[in-house]
Amino acid sequence: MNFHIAIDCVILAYEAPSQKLMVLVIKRDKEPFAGNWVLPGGFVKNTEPFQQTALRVLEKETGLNNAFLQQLHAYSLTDPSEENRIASVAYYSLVKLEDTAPLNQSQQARWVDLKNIPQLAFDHGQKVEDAISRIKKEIQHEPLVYHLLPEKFSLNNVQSFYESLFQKKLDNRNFRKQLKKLPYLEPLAEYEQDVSHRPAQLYRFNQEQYAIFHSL
Amino acid sequence: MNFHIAIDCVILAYEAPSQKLMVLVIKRDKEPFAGNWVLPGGFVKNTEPFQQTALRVLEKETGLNNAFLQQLHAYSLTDPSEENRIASVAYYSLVKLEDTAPLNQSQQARWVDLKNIPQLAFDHGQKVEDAISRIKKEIQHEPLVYHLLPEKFSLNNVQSFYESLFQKKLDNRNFRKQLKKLPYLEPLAEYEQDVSHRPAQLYRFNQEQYAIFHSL
DNA sequence: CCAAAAGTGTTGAAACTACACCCATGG
DNA sequence: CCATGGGTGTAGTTTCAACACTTTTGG
Repeated sequence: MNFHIAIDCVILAYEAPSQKLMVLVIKRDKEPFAGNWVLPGGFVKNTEPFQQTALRVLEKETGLNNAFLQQLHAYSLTDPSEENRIASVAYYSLVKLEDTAPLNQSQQARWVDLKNIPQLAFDHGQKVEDAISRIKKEIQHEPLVYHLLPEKFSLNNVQSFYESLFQKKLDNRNFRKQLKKLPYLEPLAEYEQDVSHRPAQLYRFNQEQYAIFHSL
Repeated sequence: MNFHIAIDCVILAYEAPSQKLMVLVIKRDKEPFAGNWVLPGGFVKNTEPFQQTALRVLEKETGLNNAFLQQLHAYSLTDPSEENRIASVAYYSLVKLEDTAPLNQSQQARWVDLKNIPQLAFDHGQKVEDAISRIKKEIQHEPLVYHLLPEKFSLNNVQSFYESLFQKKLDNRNFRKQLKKLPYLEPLAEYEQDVSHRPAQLYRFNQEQYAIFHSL
């Protein structure tokens, strides 16, 4: 049995001011499902590894070539009636909104709020769900947040992100205490600007410190 | 680009008396790599879902049709020079040794100790490593041990398993205290037999209690 | 001086670590 | 009675949860 293998990407970003977690969708221009919203994707070409196909898709849609990207799952279904069946390997990517190129208008690409996703064609709705539930697990052990937050962020940005993801309120004092214990959160001598209240101190994720901390 | 998709299975079992974690390997009878040790596997047929191919492989090798089975990862490589390229989706399975059928001798199937695996062809060595590292992660949150232990087991069986997996000694009193807190470990009025020392009390994993506990 | 979000400490409860001896069985 | 592994409790330390007020800034 011969397959074509499509790579679908669940590309996620977080908009700190509005506290919205968003996924990138595009309007499909081919049949089947022309005119429907789908995840960005593409077919595996020649002998390229899956990850490379995913990187191509990611770069095409966001301009990024170094974002966090992980395999999610291989899906066999798609339409089992077709002669040359299409399997699909999904990836998920976490990107900083500030680093992305403007969206491709001809494709009608859009960031949509996770709480308000349009109907997606194929099994793409399932893939988004799977990606979120994977991230909820992984984030317990891996510092995934920092891929989504801007380079410089406040401790409350981190908290707000967790609150959006898990849809529950966290205790501000206890949350900060935990973050302050992390040796890889580097406090900067910089503060939020243009806010009409006390400006928050900014922090940065320190990759080197994390590597040391993590290897213990 | 057309692919054949092979499913490879990392089938793991634990032999409680010898405290060995083992993986099932078979001697390959086709070229390339005829005569080498490989993981059991097979090609995806017609329109069957990947999981079903994996179930077929698992049943063929062990006689089991209801063991724990999860997708591990999709691997693109294999030999990129081939015209019709072979991709592979690996699964891992955890089985109770007592439930498995005798091994297929014509295939020269063998349980080999993880600490002493022969050279495996293709990227199968990598797949075994990936499976183990996945299990080490998952077992922190999921009750995977109970798929590997016999139906009735002692608390020290559980401890020994963790010690083999993580290759480090654990404190017996503290470990037992933790297990005793789990509402889904059901103590039985039964004891080890034919041992020349104080026989250990046996326990059983209670699926219903776990479902309740887990949903909280 | 008002509004709005940032920032800060303490206390009681629970969980975790370290650690040494007696028990039940078979031979 | 010996050897072997099964089984138990306590004390000190650390982590976690709950909780309310003051600070800084812009308007």
